[in-house]
Amino acid sequence: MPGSEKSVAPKFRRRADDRPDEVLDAALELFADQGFANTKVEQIAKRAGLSKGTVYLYFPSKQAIIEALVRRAVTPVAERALAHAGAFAGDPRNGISAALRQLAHGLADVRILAIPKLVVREAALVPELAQMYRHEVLDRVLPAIEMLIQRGIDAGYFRQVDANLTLRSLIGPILVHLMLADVFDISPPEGLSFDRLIENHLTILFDGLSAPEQVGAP
Amino acid sequence: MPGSEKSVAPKFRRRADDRPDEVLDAALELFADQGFANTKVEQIAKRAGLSKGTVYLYFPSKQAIIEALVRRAVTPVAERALAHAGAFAGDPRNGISAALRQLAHGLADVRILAIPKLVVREAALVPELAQMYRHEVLDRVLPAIEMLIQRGIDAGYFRQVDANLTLRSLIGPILVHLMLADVFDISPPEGLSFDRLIENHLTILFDGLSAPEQVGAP
DNA sequence: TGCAAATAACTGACCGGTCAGTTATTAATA
DNA sequence: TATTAATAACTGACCGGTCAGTTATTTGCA
Repeated sequence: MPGSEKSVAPKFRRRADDRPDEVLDAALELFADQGFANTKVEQIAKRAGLSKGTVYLYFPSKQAIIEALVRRAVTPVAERALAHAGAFAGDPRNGISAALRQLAHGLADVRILAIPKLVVREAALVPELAQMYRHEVLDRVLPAIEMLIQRGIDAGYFRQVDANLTLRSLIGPILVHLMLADVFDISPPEGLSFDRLIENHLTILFDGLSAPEQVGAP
Repeated sequence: MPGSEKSVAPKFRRRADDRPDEVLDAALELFADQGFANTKVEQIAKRAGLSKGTVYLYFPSKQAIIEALVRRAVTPVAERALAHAGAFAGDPRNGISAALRQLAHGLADVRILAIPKLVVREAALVPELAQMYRHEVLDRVLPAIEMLIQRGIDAGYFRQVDANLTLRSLIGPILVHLMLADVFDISPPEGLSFDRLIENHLTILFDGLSAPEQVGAP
């Protein structure tokens, strides 16, 4: 019989400091697979175990929810990424490999990937999202990687390429890999493995696609 | 005085075989910068010089518009792309370079780029879009490029890489380049030039990032 | 301790605006 | 005049946001 135990489920959870987070968690899942416009506030409320009105106790508007969502996810990213990037001395290939692997590893986590996906999808409608993501994530992470490349060039490890453009050659494949799989359901025959992608990519990146001199080219 | 000329602007344009196309043109522009959900049918109508009701003479629903839109844009792509890709014999580097340049050139055109952007944004909501785009474009273009790579490997021009994964290394940078510029307004200091990106990328792709043996590495 | 009074957390019915889709009517053409 | 193209007015569902009221929890006081 339900209710026969004592203190089964507290109806109210007082001093709800963590209510906002619960709302954001619920909203993230819904936004992620329905988009912002198609998610009703009442859905968010229900999934968070609340009523619609209560949501408005914590957030002034629906848009405020998505903004808070991104802000929460995005702020801690910066520190972590930067800390790692700076740590590598010597051959910058190691640093770049590590950075790439870490990036791929992070984005393999659905909960993390959901945020940039959301930002990209809703950027045109809510420019604040793109701005925030750029400021908090991209403007910190990208220059860090670019500096790694530049350092490699200056130290004579790399050829004289444009570091900023090379950055794109570096991270691009991860993006396509994700987009093909996620949006179009296209994976490599052997399955979607980031590790294999990264290793293959690093091979090409550092040593090129062309065969070493001896083999077969005329 | 407006209206003083004779037959200035015909109020009605009868027997409009090209009306559907005009509606699609209008819808594309609006969808592209407001998204599907935020575009009202009446906006589309107004931009096409029509009234809302007339739109429903040609399309049964709003969703039918976006589907027709993508279908129209997507169908002719296949032939063109395939024709070019098959044409290259000899060193497959030429074929790949050409394919990449052509791809980049095409996507530099805003009218063309608008379609995949739209598809990606609305894919979750209207899976038919993603399906159609995949079937008509990706499933034809990607294998063609992959075959180019595989041919290069078999003929001994390229090292023994995974062609399917390498495909991603190949086209990835174009995607990031576009996304950074378009969504986040991040361009290289010297300006968004696809040509420079492609040349830089091809350098790395074929010959690698690492410096040739002599220069500086210990 | 027991018992109000006070307040914090929460609810759900409701309002107003919006918008996809429909229909009654008018204009053009043959 | 008959037919078709086009319109403008209309409808009804839907949804973000509000608010008067309810329920749980805490506080003050005896």
